[in-house]
Amino acid sequence: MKRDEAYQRLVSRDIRPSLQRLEIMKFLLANRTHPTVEDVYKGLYKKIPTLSRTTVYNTLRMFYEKGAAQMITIDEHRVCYDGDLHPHVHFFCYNCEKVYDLMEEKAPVQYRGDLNGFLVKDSQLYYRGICPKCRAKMIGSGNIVPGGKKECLSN
Amino acid sequence: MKRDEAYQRLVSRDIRPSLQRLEIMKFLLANRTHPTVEDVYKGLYKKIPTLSRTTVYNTLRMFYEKGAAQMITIDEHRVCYDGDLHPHVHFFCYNCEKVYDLMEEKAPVQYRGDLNGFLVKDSQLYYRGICPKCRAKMIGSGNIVPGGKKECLSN
DNA sequence: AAATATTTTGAAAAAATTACAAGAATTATT
DNA sequence: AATAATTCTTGTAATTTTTTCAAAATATTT
Repeated sequence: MKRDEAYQRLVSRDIRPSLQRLEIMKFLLANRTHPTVEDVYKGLYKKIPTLSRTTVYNTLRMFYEKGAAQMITIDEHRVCYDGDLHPHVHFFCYNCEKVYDLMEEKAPVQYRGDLNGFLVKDSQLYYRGICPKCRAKMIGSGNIVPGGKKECLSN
Repeated sequence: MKRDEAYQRLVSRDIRPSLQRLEIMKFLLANRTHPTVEDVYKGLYKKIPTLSRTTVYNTLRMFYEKGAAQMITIDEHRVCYDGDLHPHVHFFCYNCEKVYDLMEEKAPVQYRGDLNGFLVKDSQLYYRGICPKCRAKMIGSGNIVPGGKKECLSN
């Protein structure tokens, strides 16, 4: 059953499966949209009204530290997380500020271990630009440029 | 001569070479240590006492947008910039929070252009972990873990 | 030199993240 | 089962980074 996937993900990494941690992991596994702390918080506080933002911060970061989630720093404004542990390329759209998976692209093998004295814990390959949806909406509107928050079109 | 490198970098990208922009670019070319906005500001305001932090923010971002610098979002706390335009791998040390170049590693070709409908403007490959210096200092101290700000050893 | 456009500045605000101490829950010990 | 010890969660306050914005300064064009 589905709940066990989250449970397994936690206990296999020596993370005690508290209610909050389980729900946060379940959210991560159910929402493959690279949610931010805020996304997770908003998505969960109807179900767990006592949930604290601090818990979400601490828990997501801890998931990353224990290898239970990927941490994505492609967006200069906020960190987001990914429950998908397979190495894959991420794409950040300047316009809608969403993070996409580029599954077709081959990610470099997730490197781990010693590399010329550097102890590598994880790796990430990022592409940045404009996503197909925004490109379509943008035709003729000019300004295809990073950081164009002002001209940001709704998705 | 040296000053012309900065000048050329700007004008070749249609960036008007104002005093501030030239100095910021010169700083970037002289300091290959992936400086943050704060680093650039502190490094320059002795020389240009009227310099504003806002100018540094705007200018560095604009350098990136115009392709005159690389923007590095490997550190979840702050953006840093790189005057080196050649594709290369960056390494972030959790402990000293410095960004290193891994020149030995082959970076994926800096992808640009259309990719399945995604318009790619730039790409970055990041490794995260513990740098050689910190590893050496850390022997026996345990806790080799991301985000360990508290145990951060000086470099 | 006057008019126009572009840059820079600085103060204030916004947004994301962290620190921390107290309370709640869980686990271990007696 | 009761108590003690540990771990986890919460919420407020503080910190840090980044952005906004309008005025002042500088440069460019007429």
